[in-house]
Amino acid sequence: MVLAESEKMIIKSGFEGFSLRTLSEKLGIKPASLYNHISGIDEIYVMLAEKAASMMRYELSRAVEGKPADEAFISGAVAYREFAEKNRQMYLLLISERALKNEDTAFLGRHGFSPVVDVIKSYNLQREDFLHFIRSFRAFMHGFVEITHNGFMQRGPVSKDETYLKAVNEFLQILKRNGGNMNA
Amino acid sequence: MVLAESEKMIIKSGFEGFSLRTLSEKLGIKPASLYNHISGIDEIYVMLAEKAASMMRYELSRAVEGKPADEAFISGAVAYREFAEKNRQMYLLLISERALKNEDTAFLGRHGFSPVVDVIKSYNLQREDFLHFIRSFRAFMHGFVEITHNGFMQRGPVSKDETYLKAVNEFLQILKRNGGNMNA
DNA sequence: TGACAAAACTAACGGTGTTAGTTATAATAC
DNA sequence: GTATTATAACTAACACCGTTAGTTTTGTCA
Repeated sequence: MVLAESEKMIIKSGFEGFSLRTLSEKLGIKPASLYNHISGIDEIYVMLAEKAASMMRYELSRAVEGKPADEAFISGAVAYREFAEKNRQMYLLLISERALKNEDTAFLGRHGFSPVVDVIKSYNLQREDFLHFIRSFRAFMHGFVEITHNGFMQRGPVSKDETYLKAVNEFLQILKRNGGNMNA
Repeated sequence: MVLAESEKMIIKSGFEGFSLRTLSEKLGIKPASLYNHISGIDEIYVMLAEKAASMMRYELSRAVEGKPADEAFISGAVAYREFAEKNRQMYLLLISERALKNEDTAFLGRHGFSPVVDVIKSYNLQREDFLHFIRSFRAFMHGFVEITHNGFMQRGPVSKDETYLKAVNEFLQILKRNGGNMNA
């Protein structure tokens, strides 16, 4: 109940108005009573971050499954951004330092992201090229989400979506160029 | 004095231990006395963010000036990442929501980033291609800095620096491919 | 020296997470 | 059905946070 209500509040109003005070009020108990269910506010953040990773993993899987590689790659990239924007608060938990003070942030991120990784693996890059590619691509996607969220890319005759799709396609070209798929 | 001491504290120990309490202690005055010099803690963050933008702009200018375009592009990209890592706290001010609640974050970011923008302009892309490129490239660089900072890219036989240089070079190829420079 | 502005002070408010110690409630065992 | 025990609520307090109002000290300039 504590976790469900926390998620509800955070999704609805963000982290601004969320505190153990406001949470306990919503639950009809006193703040101190929360400590019968949780070890502290950080536990809430960590558990929600884990849920966020699962959600993202699910969305990316759905976007990718049953599609040929190129299509899956693009679809996965689009789904990543869509997840981040439609679930801004959950995505924040996944990347901000709120939940990740003592946790293995890389692990959570990797878990949620893995469906796209699998698609990229199917291109059979050399191990080193694969690492370079996955790092760069993930950096781009995350950076794009963050930068667009802060009012960047508002002006100008081209939309963010166009930019995103175009860039994803460039990454795809690099992937295909370096891949060993077509020689097999 | 207030601003200088704030910067010193934040650079030394991050935002964790920084507060009007600790700041006033360092200055040998009471917290309330700070309000004779500043309107609140947000003003400190905003002013430091402005300084961060100037610093970044200076570093990028220095990295770029007097170099041929290709070299300047790579040098600028490297300088961006170096600035972000060597001045983590200042970079955070520039992109986090700490200083940017009511400010035009895009403006500050653009100001610091503009030397690299100028280099990219010199390739004479079409206006739309230019927008696509600058957005994607900035997203990549920012994302890379953020992702590497959280323990990503630790494992594996290739270093982050290799990955970064390789990706920057790929962007450069795209830039040259789309550019009208060589036809002039 | 008197006037005035600048910068310090005290005291308080409402907010945050958290802890210790205590009481009520619910479930289990005899 | 009563005694035991774990669960989950409570009150009270602590240490921190930014901020405000009102007051006093400090310094400067005429």
